[in-house]
Parts: sequence; structure tokens; C-alpha cells
Amino acid sequence: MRWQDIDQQPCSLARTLAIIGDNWTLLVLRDCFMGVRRFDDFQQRLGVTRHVLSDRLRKLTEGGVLDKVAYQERPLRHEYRLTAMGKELYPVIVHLAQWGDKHLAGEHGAPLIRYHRQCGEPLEAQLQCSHCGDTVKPTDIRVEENPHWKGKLMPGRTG
Amino acid sequence: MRWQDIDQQPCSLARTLAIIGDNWTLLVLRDCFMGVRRFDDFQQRLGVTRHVLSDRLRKLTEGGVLDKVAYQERPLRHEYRLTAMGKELYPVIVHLAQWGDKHLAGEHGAPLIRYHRQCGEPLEAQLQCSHCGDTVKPTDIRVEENPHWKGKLMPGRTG
DNA sequence: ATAGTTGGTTCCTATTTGGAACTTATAGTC
DNA sequence: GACTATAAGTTCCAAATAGGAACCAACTAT
Repeated sequence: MRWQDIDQQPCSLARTLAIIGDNWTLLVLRDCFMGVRRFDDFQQRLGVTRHVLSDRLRKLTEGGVLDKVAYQERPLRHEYRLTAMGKELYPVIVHLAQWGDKHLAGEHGAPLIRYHRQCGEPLEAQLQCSHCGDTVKPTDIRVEENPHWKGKLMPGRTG
Repeated sequence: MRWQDIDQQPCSLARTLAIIGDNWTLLVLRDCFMGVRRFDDFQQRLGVTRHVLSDRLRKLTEGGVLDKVAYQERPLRHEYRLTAMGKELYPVIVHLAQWGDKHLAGEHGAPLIRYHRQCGEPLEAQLQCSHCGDTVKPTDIRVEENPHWKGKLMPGRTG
């Protein structure tokens, strides 16, 4: 199977990765969440080649994560802004960065520190169930198949 | 800059993606969290070519996400298990899948449904601050640079 | 003796990436 | 009027990576 066909799979993770799972794409999103909006700014900050950047921005736009809007005419110029759907990816970015902070930081510590405004402490994010408000650990989650794909998604043993 | 050199950047997200940000790697992790441990099982479930799978499992192992352990001798056979460090990536998987469930599900709905055992409801995960226990929204987070990289990490405008 | 299992490696072709130069449309400066 | 700069790409080519299939090693089972 080709990587570009993974959006055909009955898997929400695979479909998500079809939009944001390519090399460089999550770094593009990182910069989006830091306020970067313009092509050349992305290119200089990331060091990615221009035509790869062009491709990734196009995929993100087609996937509904970014919105390409004109910020001037004569000459026509566009910038890329996170959509509401795109902003919902923030928890993914936070958890990825937090994992790196914890396990991969060098001698100088984490490059960026995120603080929770309300309590003032450095943020240590964890999962919370929006129904009951409890903290969720991996073992607290029970996975069930949608009957439509019965038996095709999960191996015999789960864990 | 080459993709394989992004772990050189002073960015926790970039360093994390150097380990798990390649095409296919997050799908390998998805299967790890579903209990898959063996080479041929990964290969059949993912449809990825064997030498790409071999490469990704090696990178995950070198990165400390998976542990390659012998489960029999004569003939010697290995399997891949999540390390404690690897298990901490679960929130990333949950949020990615949840985003796909919400925005990319087809007519039959989400393929897998995750339930929170404690309350019995389908899980809707959100960010929680482990210090104060409050729910965290993107705008609740204030980002500061580590002084060591002052001025090199963030653009003038943040948001 | 033959076939099957498991965890890969090798080979070749096709696609994607990295790097640099080029393009289009316009504004500003000499 | 001729240059230079800016922004957002596109084009070109060489190098690296992916896809697909076959092959291999070290056993076990029939």
C-alpha cells in the first residue's frame, strides 16, 4: 500500500495522518500555532525546500486545517491561517512537545516553556474526560469496534 | 535542511518528530497500542513494505520508544514492546484519532469507539493541567522562551 | 524430503526530496 | 526609464527514499 492511499483505511488515525502525517507538516503546524502565516516566514524558520512547503500548505488547506486568505491585492498575496478545525489539533502539538521536553531536552533544558495562566505553573498536560472531568490514564480506556467493521480492525489481544 | 537533521534543532517538537514523525511511524505506534508486537503482524495490518517497516522499528527502538526483546530461542525471534517512555505517547494517539473521529469519519461513523471505564461514556479527551486540575484551552497557555535561545525560536507575534 | 514460519535483507524501478535558479506582479528608488 | 526589492510560488536536476517482489537463514512440523 502506498502512503498516499492511507486515507482509504477505516481508521481515524490513518485519515488524520493523511493530512498532517507527512514529514514537515507537523512542524508547519507548530509554526502556525506560534503565529506564522506567510510562505517565506515558514520557509526561513523551517529550512524546508520551497516546493515541499508549497505541497504541505496545499494539503493542509485542502484538508481544512488551514485557510488561505488574501491579505492584499496588487500584487495579490495570500497567507495561511488556522481554521477552527485546525486549532483543535493543539492538544496534539502540546503532547508531542511535552514528550520531547521530558525525554529529549539537551543540557540547556526545554527551548520553550508553556505556562498555565490560571495557576501560573509550567503546564504538564494530561488527558481529561470531558464528561466526568476525571483524569484519564491509558488503562482507563476501553476500545470497542464499530460493528460495521467487526473483526477487521483489532487483533485478538488488545492492550 | 534535510528532514533527517531536524533532531539538531532546539525544538522539542522537532526532536520528537525525528523519532516518530516519519510516514508510517505513528501508524506503527497505533498498532503497538492495540497489542501488536511482531514484525509480520505489523506488516500485514499496515500494508507497509517490509524494509520500510524494518527501518521504522529500528528508529523507534533506537529512540527508546520500543524495546526489542527475544520471546524464544531456537530459532531466535524478537518482538517489539512499548517502553514506559513509549507508553507516554498515548495522549498523542488519542488526540489524533479523536480529531479524525470528529472531522473525517465516513457514513458509518468512527471505526473504533473509546470509552472511559470510570464513567462509561465515549471518551472526549481534553487537556488538563496536572497542577491545578483545570481544563486547559489553547488561550490559557502562555509560552516563554528559555533564555538560552532568546529571540531565535519565536516570531514577533504569537498566537 | 518438503513445506511452513518468522524476521528480516536484497534488488530494481518509481516517486519524493533537497538545493538552487527562475517567474510573475508590483512597489520603491536612482 | 532602469534597476532593485518583495512575496509566493514553479521549474529543473541529482540524490535519497519508498513500493513491490523475490530471496535468505534457521529452525519446526508433516
